[in-house]
Amino acid sequence: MYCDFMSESEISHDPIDVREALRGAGLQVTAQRLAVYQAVQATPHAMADDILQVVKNELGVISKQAVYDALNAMAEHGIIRRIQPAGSPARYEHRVDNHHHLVCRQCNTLIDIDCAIGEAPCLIAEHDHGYIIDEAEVTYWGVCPSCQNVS
Amino acid sequence: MYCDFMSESEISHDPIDVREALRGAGLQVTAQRLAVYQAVQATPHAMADDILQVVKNELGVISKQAVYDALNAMAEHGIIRRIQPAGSPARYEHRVDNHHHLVCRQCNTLIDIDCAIGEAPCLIAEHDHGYIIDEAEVTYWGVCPSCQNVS
DNA sequence: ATCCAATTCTTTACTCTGTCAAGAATTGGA
DNA sequence: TCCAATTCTTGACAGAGTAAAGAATTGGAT
Repeated sequence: MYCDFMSESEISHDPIDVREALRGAGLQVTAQRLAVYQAVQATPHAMADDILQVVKNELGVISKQAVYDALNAMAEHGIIRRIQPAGSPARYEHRVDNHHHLVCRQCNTLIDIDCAIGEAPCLIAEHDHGYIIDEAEVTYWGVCPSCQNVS
Repeated sequence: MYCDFMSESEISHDPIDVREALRGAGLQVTAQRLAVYQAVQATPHAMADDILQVVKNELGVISKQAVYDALNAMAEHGIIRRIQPAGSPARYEHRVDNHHHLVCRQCNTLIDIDCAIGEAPCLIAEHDHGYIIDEAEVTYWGVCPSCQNVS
């Protein structure tokens, strides 16, 4: 989905070696984490509960807490990315390059928008107020094609 | 839609006539709503529960639901604005012009960042994928001065 | 190959935001 | 002044996520 495994420009969202990434982050490699990662990869922008269901199908059993732990640990170490548009529970994605999101105000559908700049932060604030800014998160809000037809 | 009744030179955070704004939106003017608006104005980026406390001090009693109703109604009609940075409950602000936010990853402090463009959407996505985009929400993430000293 | 400490997973209970629903009270136009 | 529509109060509830403690697993050291 989203042609993530096709290397059009070879820059970013190719599948990564999760085991290696986990070890590199000082995290243990467990069946649960691998399954959670695969679920995130296979289900773009899924939320924790979706992941839980997918992984249950895969592993048979896994606890809610294990899913949250895995998601949090991997997100914290940049192996996956957590996004959370206003009004939505947290969603997860395996693309960790700097890109943005476009959300439909009506049906909440969310799609990726590539970033023209690429590297974070891709925008510079006029006045940083002394903050050390490392990311400019951009969320575009609008109405998706199918919701335009409905209304 | 955003502050259309204000002249160019005062496109900003001057106090507005809430009664008038409420009536203009077809909403009734009630003591609860006025108090909620004043609390939002007096407590920048406060969350619903903070507002509840502030208004309780003001009015003596008000229900949680009345606060939520007032916040939602006013946000829906552009009298106040709801923001919700990832990981935080909803916050409210009386500035309804197009501006952005800078959040400290450590202490979650949130400050306003003026938008150089001013009018929404201030950024254009390269590919709109058929969406009708009306807003580009920008959230800068970083570390605030005092957290820089602590670490 | 075995062992052990550290990490991770399971289970259960719980917190925190926010919503739902029904009846009482208020608002504002006729 | 009166009345219908809107809004507020009260209390129960739902969803997302966290806390804590003990069991199981991982992976490096022997």
